[in-house]
Amino acid sequence: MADSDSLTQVRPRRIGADHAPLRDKVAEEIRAAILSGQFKPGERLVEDRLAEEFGVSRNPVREAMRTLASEGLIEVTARRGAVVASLSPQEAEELLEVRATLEGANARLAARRHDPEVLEQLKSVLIRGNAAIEAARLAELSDLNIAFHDHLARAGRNRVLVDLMKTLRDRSGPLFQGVGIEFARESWAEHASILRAVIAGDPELASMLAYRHVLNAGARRPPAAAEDATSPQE
Amino acid sequence: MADSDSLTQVRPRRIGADHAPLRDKVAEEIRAAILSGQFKPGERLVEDRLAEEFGVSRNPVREAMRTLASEGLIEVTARRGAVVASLSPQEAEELLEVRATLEGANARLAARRHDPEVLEQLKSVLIRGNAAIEAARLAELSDLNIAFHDHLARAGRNRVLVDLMKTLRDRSGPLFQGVGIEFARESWAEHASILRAVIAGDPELASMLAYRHVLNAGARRPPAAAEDATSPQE
DNA sequence: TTCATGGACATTGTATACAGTATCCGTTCA
DNA sequence: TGAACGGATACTGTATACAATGTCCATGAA
Repeated sequence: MADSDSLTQVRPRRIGADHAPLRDKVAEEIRAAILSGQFKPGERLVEDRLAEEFGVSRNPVREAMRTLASEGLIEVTARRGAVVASLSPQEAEELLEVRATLEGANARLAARRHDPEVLEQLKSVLIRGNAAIEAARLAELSDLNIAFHDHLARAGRNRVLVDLMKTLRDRSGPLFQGVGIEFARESWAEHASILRAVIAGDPELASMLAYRHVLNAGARRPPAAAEDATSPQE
Repeated sequence: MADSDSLTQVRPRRIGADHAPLRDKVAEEIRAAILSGQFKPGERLVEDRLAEEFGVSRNPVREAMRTLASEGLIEVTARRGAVVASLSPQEAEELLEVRATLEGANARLAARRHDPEVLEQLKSVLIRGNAAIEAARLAELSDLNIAFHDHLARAGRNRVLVDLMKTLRDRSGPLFQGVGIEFARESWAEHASILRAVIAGDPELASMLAYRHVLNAGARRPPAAAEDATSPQE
């Protein structure tokens, strides 16, 4: 594919460097499809179909699946293929506990490091979030929520922690989905508290607040509805 | 390979089911080789060579590498291949912090759950460990150390946490390598304290002790010696 | 009717082949 | 001497082919 005009367009043969291997793009696409809910929990992931859909051979697809399996986004059974992982209530609770712990640890670190620049950015995000709530712009708030957590993660300056939190967040499923404005308000207020504790340089308080923030957010969501899609999907 | 007597030995064609896919065996072997130090940090992992060594084609090897990359045991650069991951001092410290946090969280859970059966097992391991120390049987103590952490992990009853701790422990490199008896004694004494706190049902104390136990163990080791094997290996 | 049998079909597992890109090294020219 | 060029070589990326296994359904006997 994409060799349509390889004769007319000469172009100095731009040496590789920029195109990522197909396996990575494929992994990215499948991941996005799972996170967006386009691929539903329990749904089978058939290599041939995915390969055709993405216009590649099965090899990059298979490699992408190993990555996704390690991330916990899909479940692979030998010789029987892969399905989109579905969270049991048990596992959802376990995940939440771990995520809360890690977010807490990160907030603790952030409070200790106390990087003024990052704190300014966090303040800015917080203010914009307040405005978004007043105007009931929930979509924007969702972006700002991600921004807040990203900045806070950076403030902790622990890359291992950041990567782990990201993976676990993905596994936890869609974060903000049809939650009401009152939820958004509460959740955002918690952000403010966390930031205050970080700015005040109180690691234990910041940690505790971040921990509870995650648990609260989890509790406010419907109980994950571990709806196995054992019945046909299309 | 292994087709030596495929004509004499008839055998009812034992239906698959028991042999795991080659990719999994290969992943296991490479992982073991890395953890045992047989493959050293910075060493290149060439697909062809590994394939030949294991007597398989490159495909299973490549898939195994995706898994190992997700686990952080190898580092893959597009179009330039994979090398055994080498910990920078920075990353080693980050890992230690996260591991300590998770072990702490697990100890907290264990103290809350308070499962008498598991606690009995832990006590038993502890006692055997004491005996091993008295007799200066360090090899046995190493096994007992693993057993202690495994039982404790089980006591927390959080599978997500357990898996994560295992992965991070692997990434941290060889645990007990040429540490002296005095280290073993200190470390084992810390186990006793942790277990006491768990049995006493004191989650916060147990958490704190487990957290410090990991940091201490890390501090007592040589600073990870991030020796890149940029020079030829064989 | 119900359960076992068997074979067609769908899908995963593995090997092989080839294409594309990096790397190394000798050559040439300034 | 040293730096640019160019080609051989080693390796990764991707596609295709085939083997092995699981799944499903039709068939037939109890």
